[in-house]
Amino acid sequence: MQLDKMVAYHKAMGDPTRLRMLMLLSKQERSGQELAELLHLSQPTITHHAAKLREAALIKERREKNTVYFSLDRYFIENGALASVNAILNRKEGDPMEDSAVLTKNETMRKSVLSNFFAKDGRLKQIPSQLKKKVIVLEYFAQQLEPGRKYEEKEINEFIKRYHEDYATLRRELIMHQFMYRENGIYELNPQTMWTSWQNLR
Amino acid sequence: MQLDKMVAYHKAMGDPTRLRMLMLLSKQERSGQELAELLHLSQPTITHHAAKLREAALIKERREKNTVYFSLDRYFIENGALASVNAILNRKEGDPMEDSAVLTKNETMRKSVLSNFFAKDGRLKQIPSQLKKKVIVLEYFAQQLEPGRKYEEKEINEFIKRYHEDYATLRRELIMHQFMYRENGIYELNPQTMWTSWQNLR
DNA sequence: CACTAAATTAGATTATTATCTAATTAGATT
DNA sequence: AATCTAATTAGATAATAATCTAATTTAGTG
Repeated sequence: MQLDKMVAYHKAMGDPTRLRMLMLLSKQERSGQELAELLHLSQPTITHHAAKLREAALIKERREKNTVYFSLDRYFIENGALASVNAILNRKEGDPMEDSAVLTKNETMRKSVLSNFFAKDGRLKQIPSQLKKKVIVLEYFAQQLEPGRKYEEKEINEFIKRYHEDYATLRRELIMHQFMYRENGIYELNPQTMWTSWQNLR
Repeated sequence: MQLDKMVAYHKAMGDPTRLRMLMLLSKQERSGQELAELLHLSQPTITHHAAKLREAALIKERREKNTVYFSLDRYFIENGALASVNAILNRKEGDPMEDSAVLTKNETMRKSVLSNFFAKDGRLKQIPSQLKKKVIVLEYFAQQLEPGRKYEEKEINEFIKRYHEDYATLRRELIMHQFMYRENGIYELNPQTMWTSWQNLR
């Protein structure tokens, strides 16, 4: 990671208001107004901080009518921290997937699948055909999504396209393996099954 | 971790000069003058930045004659990042040892030993008697020390006392298991054997 | 098209901070 | 005591950045 990216990451996090915003967003997505209210600040101030957080890629935004909803980009929050620590302690900078695994359950399998199927730039090289491996990849996607949030089909497609062009297949697989469920066009994470389906395969 | 500690941590890291200082220190300890020279800055500026880094506990200092040598506090650098990420993503804040394991080799054994033998406050509850476990603990200590740096016996004692009162035993064990070597009163990490001795026990 | 609700942009103010030079202190050595 | 070296403190300056109010823009709805 380059120095200025690291600086931007830590500057973004080095402010109490922005940290509070991130903590609020970790529970659920929020509109600008809600944040202003909860933090006792004006809307322009929220816009200001949101811009900093966006520059450091720590949040994502979606617009619904004229309301903008903010949510965390969990991957970049986690990865920024790890990449910085690695850069400073000059450890070998593993591929992104490898680094992102601050997972408490430490599955060799999981790590090797992720680092084999994802490229350095973070994209999925191919969809694994072996069931066990495919589920690991699907679970990885599910982890990037926000529990409790409702997604439009279009949003899901765009999310998946960040990783792989065949969004239709992957979207269907997410449903089939019960990482998500769909109700008249609206998608939502299925929190319970997220872990269990994977556990059963071990 | 409290909010203001998190802010201090990220503010300390959110400056290019300070990041450069940390990166320099990761290779070896440095005096204030050396840092000023290497970074093309005045000595007072270094003092200023050192103060910020010290407040966030990211560096340690030792005085020799009238020269002050700075070095990294690797533990707090790593732990600050992880504790912040955990606080934001509101994961369970595991005990410090558990958190500090951004290890690439993912040994269930290792993690469970560390989290069983270290208390929440980071201190060693007791010295494991079983060889395999003892070596894991010793390796953990060795990782906190700086490769290439020469330590006085007094310094080693003080370092160990942060974790456990019986510094004499632990210091002897570090030598016996070849994590460190001693040459007329001066202690130094033994970089080669650090990993290998542990590998052999698996 | 007029109106509304939310967000953003502009501009001003105030507080923080990075950096320097000059003065002082700390810790030896002669 | 006088001197030397490294570090710190004091004080000044210039750049950043947090926050506000007022004006503008965006995306609707009646």
